[in-house]
Amino acid sequence: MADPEYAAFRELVDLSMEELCREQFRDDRERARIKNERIAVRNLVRIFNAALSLSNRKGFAAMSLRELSAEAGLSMGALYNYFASKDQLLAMIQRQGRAVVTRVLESQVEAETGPRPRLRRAIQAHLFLSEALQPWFYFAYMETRHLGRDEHRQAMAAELATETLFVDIIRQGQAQGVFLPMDAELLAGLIKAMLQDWYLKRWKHKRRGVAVERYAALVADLVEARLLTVRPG
Amino acid sequence: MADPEYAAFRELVDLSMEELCREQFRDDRERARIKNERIAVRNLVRIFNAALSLSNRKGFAAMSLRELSAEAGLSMGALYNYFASKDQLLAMIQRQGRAVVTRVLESQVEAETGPRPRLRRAIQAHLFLSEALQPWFYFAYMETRHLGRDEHRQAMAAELATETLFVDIIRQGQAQGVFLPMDAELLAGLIKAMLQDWYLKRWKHKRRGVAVERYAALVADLVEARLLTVRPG
DNA sequence: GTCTATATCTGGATAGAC
DNA sequence: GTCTATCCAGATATAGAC
Repeated sequence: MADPEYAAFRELVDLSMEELCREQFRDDRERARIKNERIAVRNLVRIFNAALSLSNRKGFAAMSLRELSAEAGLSMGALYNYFASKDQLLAMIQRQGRAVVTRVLESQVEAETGPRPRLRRAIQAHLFLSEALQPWFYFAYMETRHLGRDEHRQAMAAELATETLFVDIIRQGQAQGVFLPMDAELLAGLIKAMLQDWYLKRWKHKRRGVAVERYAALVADLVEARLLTVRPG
Repeated sequence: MADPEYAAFRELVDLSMEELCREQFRDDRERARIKNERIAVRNLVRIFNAALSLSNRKGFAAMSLRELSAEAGLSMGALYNYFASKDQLLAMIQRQGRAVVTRVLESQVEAETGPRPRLRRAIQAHLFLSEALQPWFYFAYMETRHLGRDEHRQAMAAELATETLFVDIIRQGQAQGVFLPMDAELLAGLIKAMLQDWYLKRWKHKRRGVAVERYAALVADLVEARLLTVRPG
């Protein structure tokens, strides 16, 4: 369990879009205009999937609600039972994904104790998660700037929270004398950048035939080389 | 000259938008509807700057040509003397920037010989360049997917070309026994990811008060730790 | 070279039948 | 709950005066 494969991870946490949409439905059941959960969830799944697919091809702004209605298999009128405006749809998707990501990441890190396994686990969990929810991660990254002021703030806060997770692990390791001293905040930033590249530049990694497990090991090794300065071999 | 400051670099290569626009004008002087260079360049500068500024706030798709005309200080009609369609404007900006970036990067790397200084110089040059042309780099990254098929191909090719620059340096160092063996392509990819973060997540670095020189040193140190496994201090 | 005015279309959003 | 039909604001692009 110290180094779970991606397949195992994917079963561990239920990451289906359906689960994500069911949460969305339950979160504001009162305000929702559709009362039947089965129907509401089924349609939310269609809408979210269609929105992610179209947006990731052409951008959220360029996606028309007519296209969305066609891809989701619902009429324009029906769509508006699930969100009040295009902007609200954007915010809904962002918020719901963030909740899932935060929850899973934190639980994964807690599963380890020592600084070294914790760091590796955090890196791996982030990559596995972004692999399982790739369309959402890409969407969240590219469309953050189109959020309203408040939602935008929350997105930045979430990004910083993720980094803090890494910062804490690094500082813990430094306090214990396991890791060498260096600016933990900056290193965490670099780690985040490498993790983001995994879902932002998918075509490149696919083209090179790099699997997610290998990428995880690569990043972890690079970071450990700096923090431990082990000699290879 | 081994480790030039950003200020020096900025003087070294002329990176003004004006220079970039003058090239644009000369490149298709025949087809251009405006014949007077002074006027054409002045207006191209206004248009490009306005387009970058607006696009980077709200996205190219969400930027209307009315806004562009207001920000650039030209009427809608006048705009269409400088490009044939909104899509073409997008392609123009992308292409012109790419040309400048490629040229500068390659000349910078050639200025050094040994693998270690070369690697450091390449990292630094990329960061300095993206600092000097920050709006363009951000724009190029975020809007690549909105390009037509051919232009999109060229953008990906340019990205790979930049990485090849790093790959070659790493392989050179490995061949000389200066760098430890490892997959050069993958490491180059990680380097690129860290370099991109500099202009993609500007708010974060600003907030932390990290200057470009410091960031360059940080990335270079991390990479060297892996390739050299030097002991600090 | 630049402007104003306008043709033409497509977008988000809603009303009301079923 | 879902659909069709429609409103109208705002988009790109162009024509023609100056």
